[in-house]
Parts: sequence; structure tokens; C-alpha cells
Amino acid sequence: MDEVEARTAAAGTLTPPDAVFAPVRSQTAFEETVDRLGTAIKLGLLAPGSQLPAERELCGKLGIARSTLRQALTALTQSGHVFATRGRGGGTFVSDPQPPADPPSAQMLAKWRETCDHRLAIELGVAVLAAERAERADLDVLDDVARMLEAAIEDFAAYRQADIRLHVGLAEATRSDRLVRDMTEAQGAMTDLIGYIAHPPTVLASSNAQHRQLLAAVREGEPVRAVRVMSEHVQATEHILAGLLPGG
Amino acid sequence: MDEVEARTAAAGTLTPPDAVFAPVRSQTAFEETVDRLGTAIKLGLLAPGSQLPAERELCGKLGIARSTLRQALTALTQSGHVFATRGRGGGTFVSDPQPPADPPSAQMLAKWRETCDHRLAIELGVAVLAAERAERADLDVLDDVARMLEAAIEDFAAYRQADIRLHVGLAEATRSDRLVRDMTEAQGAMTDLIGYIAHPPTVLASSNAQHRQLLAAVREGEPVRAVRVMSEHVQATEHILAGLLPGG
DNA sequence: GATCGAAGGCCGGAAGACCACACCTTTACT
DNA sequence: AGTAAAGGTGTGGTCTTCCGGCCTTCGATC
Repeated sequence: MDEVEARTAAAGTLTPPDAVFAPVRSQTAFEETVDRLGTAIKLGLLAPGSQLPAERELCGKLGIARSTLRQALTALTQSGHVFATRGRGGGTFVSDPQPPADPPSAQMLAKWRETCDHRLAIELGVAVLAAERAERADLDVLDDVARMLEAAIEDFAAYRQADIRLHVGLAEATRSDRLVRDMTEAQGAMTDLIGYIAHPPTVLASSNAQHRQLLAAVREGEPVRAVRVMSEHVQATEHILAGLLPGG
Repeated sequence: MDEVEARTAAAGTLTPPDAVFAPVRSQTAFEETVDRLGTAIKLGLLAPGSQLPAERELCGKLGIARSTLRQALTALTQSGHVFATRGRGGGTFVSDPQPPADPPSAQMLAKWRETCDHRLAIELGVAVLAAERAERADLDVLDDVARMLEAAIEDFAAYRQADIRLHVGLAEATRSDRLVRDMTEAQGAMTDLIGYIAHPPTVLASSNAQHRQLLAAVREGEPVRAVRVMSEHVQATEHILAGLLPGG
């Protein structure tokens, strides 16, 4: 019967995917802003000590009212991610010792596999398009980052930082803002999962070997090889998670 | 100077990507709902003539208030995509001759490349994961769809319909709701772009050859081959668009 | 033919999100 | 001393969303 139903579905009277009726939960502008800025800070895209644009300017760029932006900044201030100084020459700055990250929520943990799946998709797309579109200058920068990665093999925090920079940098090399956003979002979600897991230097070393191969494939404009290496790279971390998280 | 700056960025004092400060535009629950249901209908995931769940049930699934859902349904009624009948045994139904699709907005056209980029990413992720996770039953259904595709080579509307079913079906085979949602969203965006472009049977035939290869690779559990074929498949349509749209 | 129940169609109030705008306070530079 | 640039504060209004009850329609059943 199942098979008959399935065939019927294929033939015309199809059953809509569950995803069609899944909850629509639109974040508020406030939440979305906290998320965006918070992730950028947690990923180190906004460096500790660096200054954010002035409120009156930033709310323009973000397309929201200043009061809404201030709500978000207040939240980030209270959580200790940023601080503000008044008066001329003042502004909002990223805190220098960042507050300790809080442990992943049960919600995050429950969806970790979907998070990885989505990340895989984005990374593969980036791999292909970077191989097609990256310029020499992009790759020179990324090579520097790769060198930093190899130097940071003993310090996971520094390693993760550089790792993010490499992946986001690759996304930037595709010249697709959409993919950069997706990549930062995906990396943000991954950081929440990865942060609490031990990564011995041997793992990082093999990860670095893949980074090298990846950059080589991109430099030589070989999308197929780039995508193969990237797939192995991403799925390696997925296998590590599978061993440690529920439902693995 | 540019190069120096870039090196500096790589070394520590990095420039945040533009994407960090890009506008946050959160859709309202109403808009999101119209989008979700509208796309599902336009893609044929909700077949013409089929009945939607009752309002009181649907608003629960969607996680919104009934009045909000009704706003969305009113919009879809006015645009002619659904109609409602009252009384017992009544309900909300997908209109049978669907209203003609409206032409792509200037906004859509301006972002067509990013749309394609994102779609590429999703399709590649789906290709890999489907090759790893699809069950025999999934593939049998998809083979049927492929047969329909070959029969529909002269009728673009029918072809596109089956094409969507194939790609979404592949996404469902990954068992990842997230990817199904992403895929429907991506296909919805593509439909807006593709709808107005002539697709001669020869193009569709070569597309079908790729579908065949894709399904074969997935069936044999070969992610690398699946991703290569998928990449060619997706980029073929991108090349067609590049020839016809601005900024190509 | 009367009744019931399930469906869409309505309405009003409460709560909250967001915005626009005006004004205050602090502080550094000139 | 004055000015300009930054964060800090407050008010009121609009729009969205939610909640919950009530009405209308109409097939099915008694």
C-alpha cells in the first residue's frame, strides 16, 4: 500500500512535503539584529576592541529604527559582548576579553544533524564557485590564513578563529553576498556545537592538510576536486560530532 | 596598498565583511505565510484542486494565530491561487486553473546570480547526502518521475512540474527537513526566473540525460559523481540565464 | 424535517514590536 | 568657550499579532 501510494503520488495526486506546513517563525528585527551582530562577534568577524559604526549610521545600514538597534545593543551590552563609551570620540566597541560562550541549548543539540547538512551544502557551493571565481589576490590572503592555521595547531581557540576566517574568506571569494551571509550563519551554528568538544592536535593537523588541498584545488580552478576535498573536510567534523552527540 | 590592507586583515585587524551590516529584513508572519503557501502552490507541491488543512488545524501547524493565517489566505484568494467554500465538507482548495504567474520583479532580476549561487549550493548538498542516505523506495519513486520528465519533453509546463518534483524528492530523500525547505525556496525563486524563458526540447533532452546520470549516481551511492553531475546540471541552466538576463 | 458538527467568516480588545522625532548628557577637539 | 559627535532617554503613534468568542453556512445523520 505504501508503495502504491508513493507511485500514485509520483503520478499526480502528490502528498505535500511536511516542510510546507512546518512552523513559520519569523524572528523580530530585534532578535535578528542581536543574532547578526552577536554571531559576527562570536566568530571574530568583528574583532575584540574594534569599534562598531555609530548608532545613527548603523541603524541606517541595517534598515531598522535606532530604538530597535539600541535594544539589540543593550542586550549585547548586558551579555558582555560589547560596551559603549559616551561623548565625542566615544562609540560602541567589541569587548576585549569576550565573555565565555554559553553551552549549546537543547534545541541546538536536537537539530545538530540538520545544521551540519545545511553547512555541508553551503560549503560545497562555496567550494565550486570559489574555484571558478577566486582571484589571485583572494588566494594570497587565504594562504596567509592557512599559515596561521598551521601555527595555531596547539591552541584551539586561535585555530577555530583562523578556521572561520578561512571559510568565510572563501565565501567572500565567490563574490556572492548571499553565500557570505549563509556561511557566517552556518559557521555561527557550528561554533555553538564545536566549542565544547576537544580537538586534539592530530585532528587539527589532518584538517589542515585538507585546507591545503582545498586551496590548491581552488587556485588551480578545479571545482570537482575542490568539492571532493571540501566534502571530506566537512564530513570529518560531522563524524566527530556523531560520536559525541545524541542521535549520532 | 590594497594588498597590504588585505594582508593586514588576514593577520589580525580584519575588516568585517559587508554582509555583517547588510539590512536585516524580517518578514512578518503574514508575509512569510503567503510566501510559503504561495510557493508550494506555484511549485505544484500543493496540487490544483487539492484541499488545504482546515484553518483551525493549519494555524496550529504553522504556529501562528488563526487571524494571521486568514490574512494570508485572503491574499491568496484575492490573487486567485486558492478559493474557499463554507459549511460542512467545505474548506480551502487550490484553484484549478491557476492564475497566470506574474513576471519577475526587477528586484528578482537584479539578484538572479545570487539566487543561482544559492541554489547551486543546496543542490550540491542534496546530491551528496541523497547519495549517502537515499533508500531504494525513494529512488523507485524518483525513477517514475524521471520517466514522466522524458514524456513531457514537448510541454514545458508539465516538464517543469516534474522537474521540481524530482529535485524536491531528492531533497526529501536526504531526510533533512531543513534541506527540503531550502530546496523548495530555491526552486520557487528559480521558477520566477525560468518561467519566462523558452526551453526548446533539445535543452530539455540534455537536461534529462543529466537527470538519469544523477539518479544512477545516487542509486549507486557515489556522492562524488552525483555532485559532479548535479553541478553540470545546475550550471547549464545558469548559463542559459546568463545569456538572457542583465549582468550576464 | 430537525439537529448536529465542521468548516469558513467576522469582530473587538489587549499586547507588543517598531518607528519617528525630539531632547538630554557627556566628552574631545578647536 | 564653543561646537560637534557620540551615546542615553522619553513619548506617542502605527502596525502586527494574538486571543477568544460569536455568526453563518451546509452536509450528514437521526
